[in-house]
Amino acid sequence: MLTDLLLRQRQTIIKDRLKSSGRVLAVDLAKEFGVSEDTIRRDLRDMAAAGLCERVYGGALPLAPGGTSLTTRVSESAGRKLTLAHAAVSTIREGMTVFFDASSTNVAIAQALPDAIRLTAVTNTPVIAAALMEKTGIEVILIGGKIDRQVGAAIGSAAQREMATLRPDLCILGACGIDVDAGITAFEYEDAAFKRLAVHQSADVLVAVTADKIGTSAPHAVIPTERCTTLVVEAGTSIAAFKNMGIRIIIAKEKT
Amino acid sequence: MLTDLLLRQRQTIIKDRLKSSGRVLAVDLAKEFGVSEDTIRRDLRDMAAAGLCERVYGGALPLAPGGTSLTTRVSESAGRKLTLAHAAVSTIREGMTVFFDASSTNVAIAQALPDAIRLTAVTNTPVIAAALMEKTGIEVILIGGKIDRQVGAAIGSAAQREMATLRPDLCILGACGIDVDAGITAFEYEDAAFKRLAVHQSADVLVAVTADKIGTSAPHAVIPTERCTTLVVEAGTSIAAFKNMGIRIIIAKEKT
DNA sequence: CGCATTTATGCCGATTTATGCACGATTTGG
DNA sequence: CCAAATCGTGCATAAATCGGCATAAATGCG
Repeated sequence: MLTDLLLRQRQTIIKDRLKSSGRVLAVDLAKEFGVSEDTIRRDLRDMAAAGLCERVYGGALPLAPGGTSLTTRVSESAGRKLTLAHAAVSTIREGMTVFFDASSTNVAIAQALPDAIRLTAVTNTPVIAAALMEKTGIEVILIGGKIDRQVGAAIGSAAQREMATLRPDLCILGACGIDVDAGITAFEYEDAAFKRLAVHQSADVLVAVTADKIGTSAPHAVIPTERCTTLVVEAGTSIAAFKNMGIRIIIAKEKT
Repeated sequence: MLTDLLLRQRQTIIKDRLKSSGRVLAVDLAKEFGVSEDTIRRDLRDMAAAGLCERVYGGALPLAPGGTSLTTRVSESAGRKLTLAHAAVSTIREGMTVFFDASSTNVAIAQALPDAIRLTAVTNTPVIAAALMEKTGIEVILIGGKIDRQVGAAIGSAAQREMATLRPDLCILGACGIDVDAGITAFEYEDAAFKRLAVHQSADVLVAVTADKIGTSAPHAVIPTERCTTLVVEAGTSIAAFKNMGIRIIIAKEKT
């Protein structure tokens, strides 16, 4: 497909403008290029879809370089993650050993655990460890190593060495994307490698994802979807593609 | 009507303001951004719902991540710890490898580090690791192991094995008590053992304590006071007893 | 070349969003 | 216990967004 020259020029200039000014307004851009605001909005929509900027009311903002940090992601769509978290928690039984992978949804799950539940929790993510320490009945095992700032967890060789000595009953896996064909995917190579190991060591695998992850895929494959034991999704999500795969699917319903 | 600041930018600025000032007032923000107080209140309400701050009458306060027993201690006499923290930070130079021991004062020190400082940080404390991850220039090494809920950090044999492989330039040690005779002491046996190892591995040792710790002692000895390289205390503390021991003493003065 | 198809764009109407204002309820400080 | 400050809610408005449709130019193909 050939892209129109003017369009490409516009988007390139918008990209520069975003970097230098830190923000762009649809009105200004429309005036500057002599096109309608609708056109600009379409540009911004495309660029946002391509991961080049973040749309906001009135214009767009540059995307935090290299994706957003874990603590930032935690606060995004917190309500929906809480819904998922409660559903996921209901599948956890006393006495289990559970591995918590690095993921903003998993932070919510850790926080949503009942205070007195007795279990052994393993994690490579400081933020999750801090949340788990709150609960009086949980024995927390921390996996150390060099921390990857993107992922927000220890995922290098040292961490893998420690992970290899553990055999959790359940791996609560974070996913950057989940797709019938591509399976579960991650943004970073090393992260994918660690996740693969965590899954390999665990008896069961649970994945909880918000609707926007479904049907998308990130660059690095983790595991095929069938390897999941349980899939937790929001109510109203189209999950027809995942039926009849032998996966237990839990639909989390928002509660008032 | 002229589209002024975009909502998102406002909230981002408010977030920064919360981190640096420790609190924000709705009236001030309204004036500063040129919007009504209602709008600010709505912003704060959203941010509180997203877990980014805690609403209080007249404005909002920053929310400590989690709220563990350790973070509870963090919020106690937060102002004085911040004073100590700034003084302690001034002794840290670029390129160093620094170990952060488990301690509420050390959480404050980690948070007070300049955003772009380039150094390698080692810690066995998830809460501190989470704080360090926010700083762009820091390489964070996490020490894993079974977490002691009292202490809020990994201090067992596995953690000690990892600690033994590191040789930090500086150990920022937390103290439950400091006394001329008893030296530095801790409440827990295992904690004292780990602290001893951390000190042994490090070239220099820095201790920052609030006034209430001085002259008191806890059950388990860590190190004699002379082993400290630097001691950071609040202004107005009686530190006569520690003079002439060859220790560098820094008196932290409150700043406006 | 002629014609179907795609693509970029503009325009219109319906909907959503951000914001301000008014009013009654609630909290705070003395 | 009162006055002042602050809060929450409902309503109004203007701006921004989205989706569909039309147009015109560019493109592809026989």
